[in-house]
Amino acid sequence: MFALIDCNNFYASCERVFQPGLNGKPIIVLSNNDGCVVARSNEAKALGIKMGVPVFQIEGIVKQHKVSVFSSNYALYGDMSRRVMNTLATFSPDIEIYSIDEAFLNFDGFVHCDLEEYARRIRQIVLQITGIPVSIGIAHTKTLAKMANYYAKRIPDYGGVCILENETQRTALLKNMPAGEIWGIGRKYAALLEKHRIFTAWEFTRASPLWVRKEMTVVGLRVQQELCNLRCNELELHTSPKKAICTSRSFGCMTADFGIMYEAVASFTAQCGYKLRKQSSCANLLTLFIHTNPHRTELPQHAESITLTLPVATSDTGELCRYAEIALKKIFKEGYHYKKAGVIVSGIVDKGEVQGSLFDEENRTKNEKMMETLDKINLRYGSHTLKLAAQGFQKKWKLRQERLSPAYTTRWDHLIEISG
DNA sequence: TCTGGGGTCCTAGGACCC
DNA sequence: TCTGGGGTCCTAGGACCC
Repeated sequence: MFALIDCNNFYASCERVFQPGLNGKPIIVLSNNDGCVVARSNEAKALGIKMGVPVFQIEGIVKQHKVSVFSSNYALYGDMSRRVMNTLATFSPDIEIYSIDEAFLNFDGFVHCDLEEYARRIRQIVLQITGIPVSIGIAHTKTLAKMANYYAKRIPDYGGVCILENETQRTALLKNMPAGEIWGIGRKYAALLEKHRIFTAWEFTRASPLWVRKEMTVVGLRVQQELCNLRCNELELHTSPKKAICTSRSFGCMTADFGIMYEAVASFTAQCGYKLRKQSSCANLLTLFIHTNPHRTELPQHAESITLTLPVATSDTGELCRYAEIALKKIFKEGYHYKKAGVIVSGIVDKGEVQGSLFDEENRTKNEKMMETLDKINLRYGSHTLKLAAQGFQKKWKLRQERLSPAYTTRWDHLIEISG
C-alpha cells in the first residue's frame, strides 16, 4: 500500500503555528507580490473565498469578516516543510517528497501492522512535533491514495485517515468523486469528459481504454488504470536533477528603465546559476522573457522571449549574466512599462559531461573555484552577502510583501520573544 | 492601485540518417 | 502507373501538477 500524507491548508497552518490566536479564525495567504489567494484556512474557505482569486476582488469579505491576510513567507514554509518531511521519514524506509506539503510513503510489506492505527499515530506525531495537521489517504496505487486523501480531508467521520481496502469501498468512493477532482485530470480533460457525459471517477473507469488512450494520451490511460487498482506509477525515491530551471518574478511596480530591468534580470540569472551549481549541472541554453502588464489594457503591450545557445555549457554566474545582458539588449524596447521578467536555463548536463570547445576563452577551473567560494560565503553569512555589482543594490523592482510574518524558524532576530 | 512561480511529461511533425 | 523501409533527434505546443 501507498500512503499520501498531505498537510492541511499548509501555508495557512504554518502561520497559525506561531500565532495560535488565529486558530478557528479565517486566514488567507497571498501569492508573491501579494497578488492572489494561494492558501486558505477552512474558515476562509467557508466564507466562499476561492483559490487563486486576486485579493483586491475580495476586499469586502476580508474587511467584513476580519480575515487575517499574509504575504507568502517561503523561508518559513520551506523550513516547516523540511520538519514535516523529516518526521514522516521516520515512519517508512521509502518516502517520496512530492511537493512542499505532500509526501508518499511506501507501506508495502507492512503486513503485521494495523495501518489505520499507524496512520493515526503519524498524524498525532507530526502534529506534536511540527504543529501542522495532516490528512492521510492509503491505497494500492498513488492515484487511489490521492483519492483516499481527498475523502480523508472532506469527510469528518474519517478523522483525517482514509484507507481503501476493498472493492466495495473503492467503487463507492469512485462513484462520489467528480471526474475533475481526479489527480491528473485538469480543466481541459474535465471539460472533454463532461462533453462525453463522464461526470464521476467511476464513469471514467468504465470508459473504453482505447478511447481514453486516443483522447488523453498514455497519461490519461495510466490514470484510468490506477483508478482500477493497477499500479502504473511507483514511488520516486531519488531526486533527479532538473531539466530546466527558471527564476522569474513580477515586479512590485512597473518599470520602463533598462538599468532597473537589467538589475532584475542579473539577479534572476544569478539565482539560476546558484540552482545549477547546487545540483552539479551546467546549462547550454539561456532563455530570457520579459513582458508588460497584460491587465493594464490601456497601456501599450510588449511580450517577448529569446533563447541563446551558449558556446560551452556553464553554471558560472558571471558568464551567464553576460549572455543575459546580450539577450535583454535584444528584446528590451524603450517606452514600455515592464511588469515581469524571467530567466530559464535549459539544455542541462552534468558538470562532468560538459562538451568543451577548441575556441573556449574562459578559465573554467578558476571560475568554478570562484563560484564555489561565493556559494560558501553566502551559505554561511546569508544569501546576499556576495553578489555581482550588476545585480544592483536598490532592488527597485522588488516584490510587494506588505503582510510578511517573521521568519520564526530561520532567523535569530525573528525568534519569538516571550515575556513573563 | 492591485492579477504567482516553478516544474514535468507526451505528442506531432520536421529534419535528418542509412 | 510506378516512386522503400526503418529509424533518431529536436522542438513547439499542450496537457498536467503543486
